[in-house]
Amino acid sequence: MTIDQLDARLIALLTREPRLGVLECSRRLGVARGTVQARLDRLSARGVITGFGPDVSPAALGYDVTAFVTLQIRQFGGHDPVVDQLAAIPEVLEVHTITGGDDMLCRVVARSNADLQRVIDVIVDVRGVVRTSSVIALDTPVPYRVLPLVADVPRQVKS
Amino acid sequence: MTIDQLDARLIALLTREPRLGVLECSRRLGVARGTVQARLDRLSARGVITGFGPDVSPAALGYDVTAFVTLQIRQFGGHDPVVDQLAAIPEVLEVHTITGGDDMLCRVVARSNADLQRVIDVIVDVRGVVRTSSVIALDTPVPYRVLPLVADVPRQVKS
DNA sequence: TGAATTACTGGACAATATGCCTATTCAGCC
DNA sequence: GGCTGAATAGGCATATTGTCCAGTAATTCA
Repeated sequence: MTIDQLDARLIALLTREPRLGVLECSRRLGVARGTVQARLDRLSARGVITGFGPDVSPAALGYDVTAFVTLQIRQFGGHDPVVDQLAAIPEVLEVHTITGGDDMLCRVVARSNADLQRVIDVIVDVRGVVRTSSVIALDTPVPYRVLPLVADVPRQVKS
Repeated sequence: MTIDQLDARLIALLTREPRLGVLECSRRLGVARGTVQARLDRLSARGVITGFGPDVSPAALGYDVTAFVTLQIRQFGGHDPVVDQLAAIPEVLEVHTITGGDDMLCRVVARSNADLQRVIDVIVDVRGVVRTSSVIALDTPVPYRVLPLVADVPRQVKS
């Protein structure tokens, strides 16, 4: 899976100004409209672009506290039942299974530190969870981004 | 900051089918077009919706390995210079400063385990970084999502 | 209670974008 | 040389956008 410079420029453009239409993109990039259309279709079909969902800020909704919670789970019973229960908690935004001493890593949000305690209590109550450990994200100097990765394409191209 | 049911339904709709236009949204939601337009403007203005960027999958680009790297940094010198250097690494997708024994948590991606070693080496070379510790995300049973949080709005509404 | 403010509706308009099509050119490749 | 995939430039009917407006609830406030 590799993308070329035009793909990269298209993604970068749409990242900067996401509500642009196909026609406007083609003008900005200096290519034909059909090309942009074809590129977008191809990128979506290949799974490079998975969607154009609205990016919602939990903070703007009052969820000011972000934390990472690692879990140890009971050895028997497997991961799945635990995952299902975690997935049912709205404040759990993301769950990974991980290497190392712990078994899972969750990103959670809460309305305050006190609220975080409540959320953690809910997680601890999940059947199969043996132990949890949390760190609070005080600040996020680099918010999630993929652009540099995309912009890095030149390296993958022969030219 | 609170949103009402219509906002929540609108966000949910756009999350499911992101390329819908304003007109189509208004039809689906059974409200006037102007209402949808006004709601979207308001949600954007309030920062609840921060954008409609294309969601790019690092995995589809060949970055199959995701890891979380925690850093301890030198006490003097501050966080900023370290953050700047980390931000310059494309494979570093996210950086948080955190509570606990470590100082920062980074999400990084790489093309393989061997490539991850390379990326970690780059991070270790960052001036100010004293020590790192990594865990690899083996699987992501719950990918990042905000929808449940948004759908939870009923709780915030008097009705 | 009455007045003011705000949000939603339903409609209009010109300007623009979309989806879909075709013919042609250009590049790399067996 | 002949093939294929990709890009271009253009055309066309339809749908959508941005931007107005007037009328109508619903809320807030004095």
